[in-house]
Amino acid sequence: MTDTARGSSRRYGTRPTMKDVAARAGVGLKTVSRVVNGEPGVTPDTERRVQEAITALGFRRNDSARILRKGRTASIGLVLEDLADPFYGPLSRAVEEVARHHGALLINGSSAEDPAREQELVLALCARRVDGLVVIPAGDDHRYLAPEIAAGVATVFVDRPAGRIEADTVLSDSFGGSRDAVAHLIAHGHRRIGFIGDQPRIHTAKERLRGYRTAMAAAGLPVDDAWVSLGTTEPERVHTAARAMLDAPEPVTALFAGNNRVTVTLVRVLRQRTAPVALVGFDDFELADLVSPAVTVVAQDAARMGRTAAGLLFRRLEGADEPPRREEIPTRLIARGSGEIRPARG
Amino acid sequence: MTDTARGSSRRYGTRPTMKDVAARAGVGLKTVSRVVNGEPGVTPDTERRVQEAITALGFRRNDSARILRKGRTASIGLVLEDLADPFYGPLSRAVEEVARHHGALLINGSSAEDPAREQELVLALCARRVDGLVVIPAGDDHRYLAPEIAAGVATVFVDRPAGRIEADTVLSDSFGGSRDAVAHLIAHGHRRIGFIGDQPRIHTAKERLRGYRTAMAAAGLPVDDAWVSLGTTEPERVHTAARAMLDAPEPVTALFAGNNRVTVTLVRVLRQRTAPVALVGFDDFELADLVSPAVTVVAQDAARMGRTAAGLLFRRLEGADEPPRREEIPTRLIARGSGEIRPARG
DNA sequence: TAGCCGCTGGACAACGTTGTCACCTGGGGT
DNA sequence: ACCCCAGGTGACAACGTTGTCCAGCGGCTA
Repeated sequence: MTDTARGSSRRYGTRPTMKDVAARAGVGLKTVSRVVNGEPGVTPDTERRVQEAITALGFRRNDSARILRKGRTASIGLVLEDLADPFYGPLSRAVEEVARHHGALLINGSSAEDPAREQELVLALCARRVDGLVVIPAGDDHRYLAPEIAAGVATVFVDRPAGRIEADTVLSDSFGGSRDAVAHLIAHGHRRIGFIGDQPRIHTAKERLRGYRTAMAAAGLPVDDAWVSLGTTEPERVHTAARAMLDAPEPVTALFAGNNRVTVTLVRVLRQRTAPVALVGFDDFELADLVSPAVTVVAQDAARMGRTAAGLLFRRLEGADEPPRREEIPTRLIARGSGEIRPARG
Repeated sequence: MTDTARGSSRRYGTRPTMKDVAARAGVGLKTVSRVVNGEPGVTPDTERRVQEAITALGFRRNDSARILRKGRTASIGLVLEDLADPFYGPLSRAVEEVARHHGALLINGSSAEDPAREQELVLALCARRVDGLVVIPAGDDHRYLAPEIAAGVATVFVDRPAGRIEADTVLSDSFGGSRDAVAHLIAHGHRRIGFIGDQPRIHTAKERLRGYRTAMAAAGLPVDDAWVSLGTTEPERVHTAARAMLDAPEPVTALFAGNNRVTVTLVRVLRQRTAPVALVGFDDFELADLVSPAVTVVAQDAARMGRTAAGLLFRRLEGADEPPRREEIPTRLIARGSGEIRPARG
């Protein structure tokens, strides 16, 4: 009798199942299931025998089979733009933490700001039958998600609203934050203020631009077209845009950066110039207080956004049957100095 | 006849299966499977009928069932310390990118530097039957993983070695990097150099201390016990440790920081002091070049570590049957200025 | 002593998919 | 006219688990 022919031994790469455990413990299959799940109705003696068999065989319940049988996967998906971006680390971590409290695992993926990839990822997660999804949208049409949501996949959008679909959403107050930021610059005497932001198809970019325009209008200031530049956040582009504004015949005396990547690039640009230029950035970043001058920012609370989103998600999973909610997380202006620089001339 | 009684309609929360698609298209179950998987042997006409049924019902293959049947999950697990830490973002992203190229999803979790939580997470991932694991260990005993590895779960440890178990490992050259960093300080005239590092149970902390001691010894310099402080990376503790070294009768004239959180805290401490103190940090961080003086660091390539680890993992999954490998990723000293500060006196 | 109850344990089906195998149909060769 | 072959198609079992339901057994009461 060969080794592989014996019932109790397993080939390399195969794992013991409840059946094996049952055979070894000399009990029925269902009894093993009861022990594994801590269900009542098993004598202490039987339980001990089963436990021994489990340990001896190195049995571990196959969750795939369990999931198939039970219908719930106890996992949620998170689709964001880029895990390497410092804004998403804390957000992701916060979502994970809430998931952990609900006994769920987190599967995540980066869309790299590509709508096709976002959809591919989301659908792959749905095929895995995640119980819910937290999505930071890259695209602006999420109708492809409708059948999934109808089928019961709880879905929450974060940072940007869903496109052409109704769903729970958690945003930060891009408009208000931007308006405050620009008002701050105006209060310090600036009249010509530039705005360098993300691509206009991104919702937050549009909102921040709207905040900028609103603040300018409220102060009765005109906005020159040359003071607004939207596009990718690549340093190259930001650099070029900034130079155009700063080297114009009537240069801007202050800059408002639409997100933290832009802000950082602008810090690098400005430190190479002699004339002091004021700067306020949207979104805080780790060492904003250590560069000089320390950078004034509109801080978003990424962790809170993640927590809120995950909270909404699990409320849905627990059966909450309310219309889609939209939560807005307030921003906070942190004045550190770079926004207080006064314009060179009046 | 009620709506729910009709075969083709589904209750809210249930999803159509291949059986439903087959019934609607008037074909057999297996034919649907063939279409879904792009297997050959289906007439164009049949395929079209099936595709229509799929679209009409909003069918999406249930990967849980597929996984159960096929044995492979096309997902890998990543257990790290804290996703919110800037060191792990790029690492995680790199792992994800490689996984994506192999058609696998990434499930990840944070251990919060707690060995029990690490184990819990790893075993949960094994229960999900991930094909492989990338682990940044928090604990120092991984024998609990032996049955899993024997069962075929490819496992790679990153940043720190596995405890009491043989496995593929990707480390960065903590020892060499630290030795070079301290040599750099010595070359700039420092004789009393402090080292503030992470908790001594963490492998990299020990290695970096060893590098420090080796460099000091190589230069024939004594090391005072008061110049070495290992512990948590909380700002409080680092602050206290730094003050003790800087306010001693014979103060250190330079500091070597054991990781990026320590470095950042030390930058904050040092800028409050008048006497210039040299600083070199282990691990680069985003704005190291923007603070003044710009911070000299030993840079680790987190993305490369992630790529290497994932590469090893998938090589194993493709059947490579070699003894465990240990890859060491070199570090790079980036001199930016803070290491070139000369000691106040001789 | 018969009948009943409560408790433990097991047989069996089902979850949705894929692999195996056999069936059917039509066409071409003898 | 017969047979064979190939390609298209479907029936069925299996993956490992959990839910349902029933059987056996011991102790209790009438």
